[in-house]
Amino acid sequence: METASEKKKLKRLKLMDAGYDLFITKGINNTVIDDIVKKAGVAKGTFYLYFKDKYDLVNQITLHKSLFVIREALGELEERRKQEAMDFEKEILFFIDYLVEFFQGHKDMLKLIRKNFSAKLLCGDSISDPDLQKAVDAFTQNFMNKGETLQQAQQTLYIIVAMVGSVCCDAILEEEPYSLSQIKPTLYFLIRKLLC
Amino acid sequence: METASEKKKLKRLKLMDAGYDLFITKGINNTVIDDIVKKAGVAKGTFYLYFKDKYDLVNQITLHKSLFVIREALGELEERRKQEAMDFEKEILFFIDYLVEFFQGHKDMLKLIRKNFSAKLLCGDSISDPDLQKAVDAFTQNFMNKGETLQQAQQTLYIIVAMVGSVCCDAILEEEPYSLSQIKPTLYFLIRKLLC
Amino acid sequence: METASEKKKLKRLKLMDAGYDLFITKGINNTVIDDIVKKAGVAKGTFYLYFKDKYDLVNQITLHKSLFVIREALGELEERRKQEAMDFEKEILFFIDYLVEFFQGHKDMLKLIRKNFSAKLLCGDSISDPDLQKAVDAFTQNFMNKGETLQQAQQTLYIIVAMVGSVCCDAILEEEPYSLSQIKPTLYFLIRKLLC
Amino acid sequence: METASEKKKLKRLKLMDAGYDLFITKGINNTVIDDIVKKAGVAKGTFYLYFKDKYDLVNQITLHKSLFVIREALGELEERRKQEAMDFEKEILFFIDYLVEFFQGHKDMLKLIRKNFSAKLLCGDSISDPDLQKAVDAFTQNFMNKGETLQQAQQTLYIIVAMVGSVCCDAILEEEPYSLSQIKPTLYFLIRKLLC
DNA sequence: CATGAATGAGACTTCATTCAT
DNA sequence: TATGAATGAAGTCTCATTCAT
Repeated sequence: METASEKKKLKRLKLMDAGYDLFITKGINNTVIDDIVKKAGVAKGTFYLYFKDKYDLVNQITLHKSLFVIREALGELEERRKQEAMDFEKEILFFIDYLVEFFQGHKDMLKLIRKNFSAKLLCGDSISDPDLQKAVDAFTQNFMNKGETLQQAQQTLYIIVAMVGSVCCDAILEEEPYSLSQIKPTLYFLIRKLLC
Repeated sequence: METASEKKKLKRLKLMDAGYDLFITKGINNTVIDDIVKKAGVAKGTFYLYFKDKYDLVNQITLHKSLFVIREALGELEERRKQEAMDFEKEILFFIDYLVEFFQGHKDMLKLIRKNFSAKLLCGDSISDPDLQKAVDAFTQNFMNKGETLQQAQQTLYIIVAMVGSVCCDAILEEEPYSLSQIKPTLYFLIRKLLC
Repeated sequence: METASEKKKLKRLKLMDAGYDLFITKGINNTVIDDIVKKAGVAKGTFYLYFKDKYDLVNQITLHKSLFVIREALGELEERRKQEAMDFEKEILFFIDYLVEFFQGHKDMLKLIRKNFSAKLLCGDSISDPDLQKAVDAFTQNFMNKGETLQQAQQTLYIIVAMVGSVCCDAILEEEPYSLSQIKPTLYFLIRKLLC
Repeated sequence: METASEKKKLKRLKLMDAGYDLFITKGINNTVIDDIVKKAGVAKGTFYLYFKDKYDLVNQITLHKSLFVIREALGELEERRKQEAMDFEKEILFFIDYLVEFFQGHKDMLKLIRKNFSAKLLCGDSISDPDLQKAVDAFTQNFMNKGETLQQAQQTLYIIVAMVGSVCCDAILEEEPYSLSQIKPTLYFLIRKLLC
């Protein structure tokens, strides 16, 4: 029957939602399984039917939320493209800036997923989401048009994303050594240099 | 004969050494205070005479080891300079490469200090070590010679270090998405671009 | 078969019994949670399922035992009333004497509950036990028959009980400044004075 | 030499003062030896040169403060006697009321010494202070004038003090079951009854 | 007498995980 | 599948007391 399967999915989601709320509110280490099942309204044992342990839940939440944000950014980029012609540099910077600004407004979320939101999401041939894959391919193609090999192109994209991620986590979460507004001009200037 | 003050310092060091060994062997979370004091050969209460808690010890170890490594790299650079003339680009790449190769050979140490070995160690005006400060000033001066302001120069240095740190942690600790040998050429190529 | 709810109550009681035995044998401060759970035959965590901490257990035991003793005294009074006619003074003194003699024979118990077995158990309008309430009301009524207001009557009863409690704790537990047999005549003489 | 002996007494006093302040501020259980020696400005080991342990200190402080308060009350009584003729009942009630009001204004002190400020201070033949002994003798004599034996007189005094102590500790420290102002009239009324 | 670093037993509590129902 | 009572190992930290200096 369909209902049973749907109920299961619902419980899974309730646990993920409860976990997400608690993790960003109290931190991962300060959240215990009891908190999660209480908030989700299920019994303690039920948790272990759906997740191996707390860190399994963390990983699944992280993956879920990361994909959500990236898809949002790509969606916005698509919208913008319809309104004005954008060259490659403009597109990359728009995409990056969208992510950066998003996390600036969602620090709690950034704190949670930073450990797992690695640039790897955008790399390799193992990207799970087709839309995402298409977007990455488009970016990569642009690098290749400049004479890079496929691998060089992929690596360049990865390095840029890693750089932005590292610098912006510092800036947003700790405002050290520079706040986001302080570092942005130099950061974007350097990205442009890399895109030449 | 040892003075009382020397004995105290010795105990401190013994605890830090014991902690370091255990942290890199078993991981921070799997190391308990009992392990540390047993290995250091002191009583449990003694630990709390010197450190607030386990994480205080972690932080002090991290700082200690980070400074040690950076000082090593600077020392090697100094040696090299005596042997051959080096321009700015060469010096920066030598310094970076020394750190990268060092951590490649000391993965456990990298795992431990990565969280705290931030690029910040090299930034700002609050650098604690005079030798380190001098070296950073020299690097910064080179960027300023290219027409950047002091702040731009400092930020550029910070961003490069952050980029290298992020990429190399992935490469060394997880070999994902690229191993160190795979990513190095592209990484160094991009650094050179940024130094132009 | 036992129901789950009955099993829970049983565990609670086992913990209270174990705690009571240990507290009167070794004292509260010298009894540790480990002792209690070991004696009760449950796991340590189980203790915290039923009680907030050691002092929560102490309080619950105290209340439980106090009510038990008072109910005993009232029961005996009831029995006695059937055998002979008793005026108010006689009843009060019988009730008091029962408690005093009981505790003389149960010094350990007195030591445990003295801190919490306050005269308050017999006062105010918040008495939890209906039988107890009825008995108190009867006593109070007698004072009111002598022309006191309700509050005066309640306060007089409270003061007598407080006086007896204080003097007898000294006498029974420390035999200082007077032993129970030494002080009793004067104490009861003074009570009679107060009842006039 | 005199100085050495005086220095010792000074240290003793500093420790007692520090202990008293901390005990009434933080409570006995929450005060550790470290707090005391730090506040007194001596080394930890020194504490054990003067006191067996924390509870030894508590007892000595309690005795010291109790005597101080009682002497104050007797002094005030003496003053009052000079101004107006007082009969026995008036004197007893004045003395009691002075103590009660004093503790009402020094709840912290009451909390500390209640456990040890027993009526015993005023009883027996072991009173250490000569002034106190004289005053107690005078009170006792009055009871004997009414036909009581020496022991009855002493016991009556003891019982009254115990009663007042018990009731007023409840009233002042917990305001339960009655506040001081609520219970005072009935309490003093009953004392007068006992003095008849 | 005075010091204070060192001791280490032991206290309390937490919480991931299991398993009988 | 779902439950939640029970588990008990593991963990951190405290603090009275000692003793070499």
